[in-house]
Amino acid sequence: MLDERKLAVLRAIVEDYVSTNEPVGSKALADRHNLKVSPATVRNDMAALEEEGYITQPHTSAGRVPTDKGYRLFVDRLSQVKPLSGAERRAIETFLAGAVDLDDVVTRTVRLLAQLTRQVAVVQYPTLTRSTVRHVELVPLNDRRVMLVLITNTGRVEQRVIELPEVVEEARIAHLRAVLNSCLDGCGLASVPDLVADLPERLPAEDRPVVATILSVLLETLVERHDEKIVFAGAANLAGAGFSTGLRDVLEALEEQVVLMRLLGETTSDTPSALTVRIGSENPYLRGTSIVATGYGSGDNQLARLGVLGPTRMDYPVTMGAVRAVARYVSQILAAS
Amino acid sequence: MLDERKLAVLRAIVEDYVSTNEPVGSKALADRHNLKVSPATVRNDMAALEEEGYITQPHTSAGRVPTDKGYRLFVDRLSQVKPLSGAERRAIETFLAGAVDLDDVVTRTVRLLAQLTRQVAVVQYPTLTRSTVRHVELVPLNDRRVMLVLITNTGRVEQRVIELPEVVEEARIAHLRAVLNSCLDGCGLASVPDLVADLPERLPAEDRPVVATILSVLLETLVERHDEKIVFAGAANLAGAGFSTGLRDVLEALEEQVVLMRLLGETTSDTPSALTVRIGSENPYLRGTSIVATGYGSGDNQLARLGVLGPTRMDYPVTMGAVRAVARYVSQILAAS
DNA sequence: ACTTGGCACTCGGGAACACAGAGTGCTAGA
DNA sequence: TCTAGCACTCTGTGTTCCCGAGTGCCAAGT
Repeated sequence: MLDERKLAVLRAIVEDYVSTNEPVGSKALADRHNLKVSPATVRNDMAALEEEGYITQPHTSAGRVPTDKGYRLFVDRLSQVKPLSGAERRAIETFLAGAVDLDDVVTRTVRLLAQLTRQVAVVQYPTLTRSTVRHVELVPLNDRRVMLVLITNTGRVEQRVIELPEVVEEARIAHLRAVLNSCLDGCGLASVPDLVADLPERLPAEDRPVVATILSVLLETLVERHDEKIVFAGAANLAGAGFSTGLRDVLEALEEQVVLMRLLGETTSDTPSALTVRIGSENPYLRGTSIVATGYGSGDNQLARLGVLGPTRMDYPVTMGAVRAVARYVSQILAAS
Repeated sequence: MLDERKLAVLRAIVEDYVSTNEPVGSKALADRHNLKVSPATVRNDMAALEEEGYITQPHTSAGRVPTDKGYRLFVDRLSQVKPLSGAERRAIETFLAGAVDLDDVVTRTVRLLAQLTRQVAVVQYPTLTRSTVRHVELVPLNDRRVMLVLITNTGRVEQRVIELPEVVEEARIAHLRAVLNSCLDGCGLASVPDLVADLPERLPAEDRPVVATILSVLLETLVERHDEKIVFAGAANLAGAGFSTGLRDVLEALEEQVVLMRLLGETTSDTPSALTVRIGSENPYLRGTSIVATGYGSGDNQLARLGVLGPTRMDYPVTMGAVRAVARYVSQILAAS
């Protein structure tokens, strides 16, 4: 059914269409790529490919355009990820190495990826779930308020202002801080709720209301930030690349954390570090949009996901190469810090 | 020169054009607004207004469209800020009141403003310059690294990981923290460099390399974050509202902190809390774009600026009302916390 | 059994054209 | 100073026409 040559034709169609943005006809195909056959033969193959649903024609008597199914086959079997050039790799490395903190790493990563792929880049902040507590800090602001600062081993810092139910002098705060730290230091965030469950009971009765308040805020912080922030960059690239219709939808999705999360997420969870490519209608919510994403994080400790979003008609090999490379470098940077 | 009625005509032109997005002709004008004169008279006035450069016609024999100068006159003399409805005010209040920390306040503010105005909202993070140090924290991560956390009275938290030049045990860190705090607590950020200038000399010689490292990072943090982060929301609104050309430029500007800063900033510094309206070509970098901005912050302690960006053809009274209202509420929230 | 050349057919898109309608400027009269 | 009327000038739209790219199919060739 799917001849070797038919596959070659499909590949050629995808490549040509991606680079020219115009439906590609049999003649141009036979010319440009040196398939050593005549246009008529190509036409026959195209008819077969269309029959199978891999390509389609916008209107009778125009060239062919790949369908989502066609792109899928192309990505799965007809292309291979294109590695970056040495210069690009060095540029990535030095650019990411300059980051001063986690925020900076994420910001630089997303911009880098946007620039590299000339598409919209999306990066999810490292999730807290697998992090561990490195330090808990209680900073007295005045006698009724303290600031809770939670520092994790991934360099993430969460802070919250807490209104206390009663006046508490600094010494008690300091004591509570020591208790909390001895209790939580080095523990996984997931285990925090269990660890602090019986804490009030182990303290003098007069401390309990204060501790309860603090703990409730602490737990709240953990849950609320559970599904993490996502940032994007390169929205300007949407304007250029053939997105005229539906641009509004895409922009809306980008600003809607929840939607973005679903687009990026839903990994085939067995191999989170593999490249995920979601093409056109395979995506929830957004049509005409493809997403190339992957997990990042050190080794088997996957922290979060990053990727790019662009028109279905994108250069998959290059995009996949860029996403994979950036994910590797940022994983490396994070592992080192 | 500028008759009372001519001004009324200009006002009517602006209002009609804003609401219909079509060049407005003499007949429609005389009909819709009850200027009690004939179209012919209106035409004469229009000719005069065009002569003065307040309006222009896209091509011969089309209606008139306000020029930047026309909008300027409209904003300065012909319109008054339209206050929000009670329902809107209540919605703002409850929405902003739900914020849990500074980040959250800023995020909510920018979204709120975008939704309210149906344009792109831009909010600058409260600047550090006028803040004071509330607390400095040094958290040992391991024996060669500490995390520096700087907490300001505006609720902002800055953190940095510091690589120490030598192994330092926790007690020394704790001591340094105490020294730093006694030195800086409550001081304005601007005065920090002076205050710590002679600190190394006042400490035992063996501490000096470590202190120097920490201080250099501290100072670096202050300068680097000096001109602050800016966030935006509502980019999707650009797609809808007549921005077809130049959309790419606008999106690029939005992602370029520096440009955005210049667009938002450059206050007539004597009255930072006043509404600033920058129309079309009055803006640097961006044509066809207007910006309505204002400072926010409690009382005379202006913290930063916020505003919206939209097509020159925008509903200035409503937009100005929304910006002013949001600035007031967010100032209030920040003052309370 | 494929491949190839030839041929008739189909459409989309651009050029040419006419036309209605909205809007203007101008002039003469109230 | 305002108003009414009139001739003029555009743009935008609808129509028609035609070119050309591209197709599908058929018959001949290998």
